Amino acid sequence: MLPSDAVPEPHMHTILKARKRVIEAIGKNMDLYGITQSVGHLYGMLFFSEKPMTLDEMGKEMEMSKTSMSTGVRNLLDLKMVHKVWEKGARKDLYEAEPDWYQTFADYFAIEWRKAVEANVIALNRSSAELRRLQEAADGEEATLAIIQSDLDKIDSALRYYEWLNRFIDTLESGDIYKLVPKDKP
Amino acid sequence: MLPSDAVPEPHMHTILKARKRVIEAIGKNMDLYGITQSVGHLYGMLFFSEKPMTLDEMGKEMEMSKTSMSTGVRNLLDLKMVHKVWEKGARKDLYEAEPDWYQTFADYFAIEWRKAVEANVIALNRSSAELRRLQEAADGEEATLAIIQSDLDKIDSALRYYEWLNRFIDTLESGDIYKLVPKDKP
DNA sequence: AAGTACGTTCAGAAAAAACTGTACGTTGTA
DNA sequence: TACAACGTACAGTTTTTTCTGAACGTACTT
Repeated sequence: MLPSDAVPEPHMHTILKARKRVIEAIGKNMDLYGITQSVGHLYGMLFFSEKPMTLDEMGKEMEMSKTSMSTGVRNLLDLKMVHKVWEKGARKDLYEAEPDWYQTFADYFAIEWRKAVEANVIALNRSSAELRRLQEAADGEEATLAIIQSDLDKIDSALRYYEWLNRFIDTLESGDIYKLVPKDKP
Repeated sequence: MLPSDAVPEPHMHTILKARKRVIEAIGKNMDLYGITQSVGHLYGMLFFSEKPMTLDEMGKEMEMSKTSMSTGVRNLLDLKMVHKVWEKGARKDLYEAEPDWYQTFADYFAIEWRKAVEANVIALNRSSAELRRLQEAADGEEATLAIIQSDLDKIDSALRYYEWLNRFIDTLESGDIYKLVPKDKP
């Protein structure tokens, strides 16, 4: 909180209640980003904090151990949902929430979805190669060739989809997505 | 498998190995859709199955209980990743994987992300209203008003983002997304 | 109408994940 | 150089989630 000493207690109470509602909603739905409710809650706290926070401050406010804050913040850092803030001569590390949610959304795809696509494409390509090799070896065996062809079709279709997904993520990263879906309501 | 009797054992072995690699890759990354590795594995199995499968068949192939298959299939049904197939006079329920991954992707957002947006918007609007009410009550209190304004700005910015996200999901549902990112590589 | 096969509910067991406190290495300070 | 404060690794505990088998209700078959 800012100069909260100057804010009458009942007013501060209302403000905190308003924040709490939003923070809890965020925490509850942050599993879409693959993070725990606690960590989502932590993000929400940082989002409303006026100043960057230290691990100790977070632990106090969340009523949780500093260890948990440390790992929680690392999760959020990995997703670029929080940033480390450099403050001259500060002993403790300071963190703040990324306020741009469009950016957070794009980063999530660039980080997590891209990773999954990579892994799946590798597997698909390997299996595709194996099946094409088997295709040669099974020359003339109708039943075998039919199954191979069916599997290859599925693999090809999956590869085309991932190729599309990669291009889609590109538009998130480049910002081209806003050409189709403008930030400002049309 | 199709008429797998007609396929020589070593060939079938290669085919199953090729499938297994892909199925495991899928299972491993399906947590992006908020489902377990097991359930992802189940989806992968259905994806490669030539014919729709029953719960018993799934349980046998996954070496897991029918109960788990039942709940797993329900998860996949909820996400529309699997469909129930109606076969005339069939005693058991039959399920098949949705083969169109573009559709699966769009459905996931239409179902899960839309739900999260709804919930968060409700919370944001409630808190916004409360804070605007407090704004009136705190007339003249500089420190209080400063905090309220800061929170309201954050809330407004979040609401604008969710409004955008809803429009984005619309383009997935309508297929307009393919105007920006064509399915066929340009 | 009785019997059988099916999918699901439910309670408990097993497995996985989150959380904590202690201990350690590092860095800045006296 | 010794000291103090910080962040994190690690092992153990608690909590949550997943998985299973038995029991139940339903619907088809005979």
